[in-house]
Amino acid sequence: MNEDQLDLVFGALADRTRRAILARLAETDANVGDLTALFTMSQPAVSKHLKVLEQAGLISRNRQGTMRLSHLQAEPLKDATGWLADYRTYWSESYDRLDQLFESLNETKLNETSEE
Amino acid sequence: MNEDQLDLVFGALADRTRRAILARLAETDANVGDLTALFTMSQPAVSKHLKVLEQAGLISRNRQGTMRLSHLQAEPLKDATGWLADYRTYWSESYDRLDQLFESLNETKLNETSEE
DNA sequence: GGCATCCATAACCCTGTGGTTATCTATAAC
DNA sequence: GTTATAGATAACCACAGGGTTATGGATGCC
Repeated sequence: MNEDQLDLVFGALADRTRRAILARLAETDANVGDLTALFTMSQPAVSKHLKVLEQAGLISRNRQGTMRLSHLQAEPLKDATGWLADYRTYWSESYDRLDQLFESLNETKLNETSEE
Repeated sequence: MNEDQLDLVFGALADRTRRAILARLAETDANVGDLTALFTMSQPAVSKHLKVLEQAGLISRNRQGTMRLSHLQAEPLKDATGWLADYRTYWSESYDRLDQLFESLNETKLNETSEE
């Protein structure tokens, strides 16, 4: 992942509305009306956020009749995590066990995947 | 970590100059002059970036004589990683082995820590 | 075709951001 | 106290970002 992509992804994540949209799309795909109903802002505002997310590669969109469904594309989040993980050795100052976070993450993941 | 903090941290990371500053500080602490020398921009511009990083909790600063040393504070990166990790199940579409990334990360980490 | 619905786009406003130059403050050295 | 150096602050500029309202375009239905 290059610097331009990191700019776009971190920039997209730097807004709580867009993070909330991603959280919603983690449940199911949604159209613009669904997403607008989650917030107190106008539909064009939500459309703008969706454009930012799309340009960051965090969602894809396809027409479904008169609607456009947004679908979560989480791969850039993986890449961003990879970038952040380069600094994990510097978290160590406050952790005896560096693996603590990743271990707990993997445990949670196993639980989740076993539900699928 | 609350939404305000995530705004600040992801916002701070959304600029390649600031990411480069963090990468530099991962090596050693540095003063403003050191950091300014890395870029083609002016010293006040770098000072602004440092203020953004400081407000995000990503660096701390303390006087050392006439200089002010910046020091990497990586804990917010850990929290941001934790947030991103909530989406790791959605990376699975393109990976047979979900653990792949985290395993490779942990292996690298072990190598690094063994060098300390 | 005509109409309704879903959404995008345009135009605008205000504020924030990333940069500049100029200047001020703080510390150290003499 | 004077001077030099490190860095912060102020004032400014251009433009991006997040919001609005108004309007236009695409699709489905009658």
